[in-house]
Amino acid sequence: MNVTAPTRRTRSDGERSRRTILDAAARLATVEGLNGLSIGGLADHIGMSKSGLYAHFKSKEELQLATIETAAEIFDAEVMVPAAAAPVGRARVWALANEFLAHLERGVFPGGCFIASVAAELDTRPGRVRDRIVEFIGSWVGDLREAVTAAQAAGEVEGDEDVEQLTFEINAMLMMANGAYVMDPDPEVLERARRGIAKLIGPPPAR
Amino acid sequence: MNVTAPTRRTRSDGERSRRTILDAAARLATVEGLNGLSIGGLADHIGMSKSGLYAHFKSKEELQLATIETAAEIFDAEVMVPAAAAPVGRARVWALANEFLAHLERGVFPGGCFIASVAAELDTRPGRVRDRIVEFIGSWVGDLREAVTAAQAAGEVEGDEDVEQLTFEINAMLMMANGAYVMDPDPEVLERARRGIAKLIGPPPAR
DNA sequence: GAACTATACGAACGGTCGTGCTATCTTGTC
DNA sequence: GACAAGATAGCACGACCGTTCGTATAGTTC
Repeated sequence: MNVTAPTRRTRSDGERSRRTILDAAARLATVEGLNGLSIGGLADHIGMSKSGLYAHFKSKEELQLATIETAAEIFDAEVMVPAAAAPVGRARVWALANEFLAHLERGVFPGGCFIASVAAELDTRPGRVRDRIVEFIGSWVGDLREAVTAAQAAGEVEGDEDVEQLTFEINAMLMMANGAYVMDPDPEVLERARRGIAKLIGPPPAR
Repeated sequence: MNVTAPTRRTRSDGERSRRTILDAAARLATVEGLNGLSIGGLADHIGMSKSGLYAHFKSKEELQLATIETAAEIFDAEVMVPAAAAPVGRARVWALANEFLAHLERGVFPGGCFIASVAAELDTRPGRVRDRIVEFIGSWVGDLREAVTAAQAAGEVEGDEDVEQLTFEINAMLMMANGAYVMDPDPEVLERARRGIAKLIGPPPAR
């Protein structure tokens, strides 16, 4: 018996459609929310039939989970990858903060930070979607904390300050900037966040 | 012509129902969101018929606006009024922060801070509802800024620090605490916010 | 008690939601 | 070029949405 039938799993156009769908979904979700995002509305938005779109997913929950995954990839490419170019230490922490603020200003997601938009909506509804979001947030905070720890170990940040506390405070500045910037897209609030972070870990290293 | 006709405007039981509806709506909205909150669901929740409930409002938008108004009253009674008991100065700033954190811990709204819950959802959809929310936020930030200004004028807070910046940072701590506490109701995050604020304006005055 | 009216209800409306089923078109493999 | 399978569209479904309507109940004023 042949163990693996020479099955053709996907077709290139299907893969392309799936990407188009999820790319739009990730961006739309920051405006409509993950629940508010409707299959029909999303289909209209990308010029596709509702059933044709739906055929790519087993259920709406699957679509939501896939959307989160896509948003995570976008966030990774737009924020984490560029920030990884900075040398470990205080520069890396600043790179994370600045890349985050820059992706807000660039309007990568029309409703601001994807995590923040979706977290506020799902924080109280248990389920797989919420679990994935919590994990996503944990990963972001974890990366930020790791950068802070390294900066402290390198002696570039006050050594007696609790890392967890410092991470909390830096993240607070970034999240506050996100909320305020979505409400009123004034670059001044991004600058406020930078000033706040400078008070916490010192000014960004000159490059 | 008689200027004021002796019209009977409302009945006491109607007013009571309206209050019951809006009280439940304000609390439910922090979980379901203002859009996610459905007339039928709200009616079920308080054991009333959908049409009976709806008769109190001209449209869903009216219900949403009235809900915001009620939430503002609750917030005022639970946070602003108690905080107003503290003497003007740094003590007042700390009272605002602590009363805010305490109302989170008390679970006044099941989904955390009403402003934060609803703002994240409506920040991108223009309309009367959004306008009212923005106004609500402005009022909160204004009160906080006023308290900071007074504290600075009294010489109880560093005088060379920009008030707007300081308000931004304090508010960031409180909002971050809200988001984190809703995700994971661990009082530790409230303490983190307090520590963060202490770094900004100094420790709370002993009482 | 009569007249009036605020309040509440049940039923129904047009619309949209998520979700299946089925047919047609398109693509990749032989 | 045939053939199988993936991709898309059309259609229909039950449930729920906000909203309206007619009507029964009950509080207020005379």
